[in-house]
Amino acid sequence: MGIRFLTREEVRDAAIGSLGKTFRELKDKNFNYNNKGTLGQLVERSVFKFANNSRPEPDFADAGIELKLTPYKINRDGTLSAKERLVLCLIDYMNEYKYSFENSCFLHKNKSIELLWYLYDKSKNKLDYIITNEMYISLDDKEFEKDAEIIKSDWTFIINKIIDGKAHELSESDTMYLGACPKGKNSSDKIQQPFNDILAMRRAFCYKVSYMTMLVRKYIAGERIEKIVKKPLKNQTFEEYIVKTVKKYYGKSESQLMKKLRIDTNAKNKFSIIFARMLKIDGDIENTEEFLKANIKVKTIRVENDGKIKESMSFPAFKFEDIINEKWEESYLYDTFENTKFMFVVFRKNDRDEYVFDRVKLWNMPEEVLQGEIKKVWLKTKKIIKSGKIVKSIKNGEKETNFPKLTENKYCHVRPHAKNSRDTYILPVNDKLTGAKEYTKQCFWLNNSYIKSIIEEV
DNA sequence: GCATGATCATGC
DNA sequence: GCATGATCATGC
Repeated sequence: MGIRFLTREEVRDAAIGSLGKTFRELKDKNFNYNNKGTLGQLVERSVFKFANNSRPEPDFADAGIELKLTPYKINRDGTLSAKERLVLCLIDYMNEYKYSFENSCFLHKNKSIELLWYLYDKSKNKLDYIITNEMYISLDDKEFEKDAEIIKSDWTFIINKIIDGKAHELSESDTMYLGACPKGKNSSDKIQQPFNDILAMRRAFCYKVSYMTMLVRKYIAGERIEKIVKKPLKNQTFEEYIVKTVKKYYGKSESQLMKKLRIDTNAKNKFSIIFARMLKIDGDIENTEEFLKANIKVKTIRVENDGKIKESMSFPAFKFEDIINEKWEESYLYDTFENTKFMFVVFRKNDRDEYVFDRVKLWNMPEEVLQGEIKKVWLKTKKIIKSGKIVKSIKNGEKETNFPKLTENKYCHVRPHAKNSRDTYILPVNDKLTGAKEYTKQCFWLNNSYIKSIIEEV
């Protein structure tokens, strides 16, 4: 125990005093930092003179302020991103549901956060990282009023899942800004939940990495970014707000919409432009504040006369080497579905062969699908690459592979995704049948039939 | 008509 | 030149 700062001003003065300094410069001589402790502990001890704690009280109990330290990085293209999600506090499945949001443990500890940002740099010793920015995030402040509404609805969503006995089905992508992130040693580190005997993965409340990245871009890089929601949401969710706003365009054909919204383009992404314009956004819809903070990707889906969807949905091609070197929880595929929401913008073909705006739907992959069937497909793919048994047979010069096929799995499959068949990635193990050292780029695809079932859900 | 392999189009 | 989102082509 040391000095306890009493006021917001004193906390801020100490925080500002640390700006521009490295952790090495800040380190208290008497603090034995053995490189194992966290940088957060170093700052608590050396800048704020108190021992770290994991009590339910905020760090500065008198001022009601929680102290956090978090990294950001400079990307190859010069833009900035948060490096990590901000972990706030463990979710106490057995108790948190007993409270209202206003009285929740989450809010009690995290209503006001004094946030220190340091610049991460892979090439440096971590003691040489520099604290560059200070930020005060208070959900009571006008500045964070709209975020606070969304955070409240996120918290409510998580709590309702616990009350429904579905804590084991929580996923970080369930929510917009406030996530329930994995917080155990691994996915088998599980604990009790109140309304179901199935054990659930340990999870913590966090601000998602997309939310943190948006804070970096807005407050550190000073970017100007369009906002969709201009007035308080009141008791609507973000999705309800979107649906309410675009609903008046349901049933309109592509040409009607383009005329009404004064769009004149033949670009392939015209459906995406149409959707943005419905929400009164001029630029790229994925570059709006809300879509960035919640990491929402727009996918336009075209439904045929007979209700079927012609095409499955592709994702970036994977490197064969990456797959065999990654663990499931570290894989690109897991990360994509655990952390991305999708805004499906559905167009349906009518009798006159025109695509008519049908509906929008916000979706994220259910945790049990991700940890079940999707993981299976990924593991099978990994096994095939590792054993070099990629090509199954060659007929008329066309190769058939052993990769998981559309018909094999209800949710996803593996197929080529390349410029042409000569567009390849290196194989870590040569192909047994052909001796090939490289193979046509492939990716994971979501089955068209699965997409169909998603957009048919009410 | 569908599954699977193959490829196109756009933007950076 | 390549990554990414999207779509085509062929054989069963």
